[in-house]
Amino acid sequence: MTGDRPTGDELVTILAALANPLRLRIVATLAGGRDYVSHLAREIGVSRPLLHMHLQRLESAGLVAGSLELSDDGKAMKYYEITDFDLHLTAAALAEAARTLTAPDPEKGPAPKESP
Amino acid sequence: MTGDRPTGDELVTILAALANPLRLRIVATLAGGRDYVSHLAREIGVSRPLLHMHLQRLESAGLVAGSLELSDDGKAMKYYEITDFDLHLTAAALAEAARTLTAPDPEKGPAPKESP
DNA sequence: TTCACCTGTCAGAAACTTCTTACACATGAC
DNA sequence: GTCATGTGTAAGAAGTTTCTGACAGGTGAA
Repeated sequence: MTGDRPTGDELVTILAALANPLRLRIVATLAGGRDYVSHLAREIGVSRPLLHMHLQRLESAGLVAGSLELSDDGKAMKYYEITDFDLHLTAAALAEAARTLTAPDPEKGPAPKESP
Repeated sequence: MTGDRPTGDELVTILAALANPLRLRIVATLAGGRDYVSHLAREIGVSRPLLHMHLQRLESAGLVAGSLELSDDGKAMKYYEITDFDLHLTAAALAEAARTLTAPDPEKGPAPKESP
């Protein structure tokens, strides 16, 4: 996990997921231990639907993982915890990742130069 | 540069700057050597005003640096190059950065401001 | 039943990002 | 002068992100 690099597209998704103050705080809070949605929402001071949205974004980037569990008194609780990611960002690493980007232009390939 | 960590707010700016396929390609291209705006625009296949906007975003995040120079034939050329950044993203590092986020909530929390 | 918890989703407003097109200016060469 | 090169900026459309408020369901306990 710690060693394999994401593709360019995955990297963009990951960086976009982290590029938000609230999501950074969610990650920071979960770094202190797993928690369930409603409690986490109170902890951070955010509405539950909003937190739900942000957790989805973090989860689809692979930065947190959720699991639905039953508490002792029978309630369904969705616990989230961080996955142990480890990204190293340097110009060289980004250049490497950029080579696997899909979506530069409609048509990519062997440099179609201008032909008027 | 390589050793000092950005504040939470700076980190968000940096991550947001990198969380875009086109900007990732700009960084990747500049990693191969410095270049001036018009040439870089042709290289990547993007309009110059668009590239200008993205370069501003990268520059204000501190990821690239631009300098206006005079070419041999007297034209003003704006050259951009990569600053050698080195970011290490782990849950612990993000938690650390999140402590210096300004803008936790509208109501609570002292928002330390920068000097004007 | 009613209450206090938990889960999820949807619609719409507001704000931001991205991109194009058009304009402004400069220089040197023809 | 005109042309080709370079610079920068501004207006507006189109799309995405962020957030609130309201809705749906579930459980166990009083």
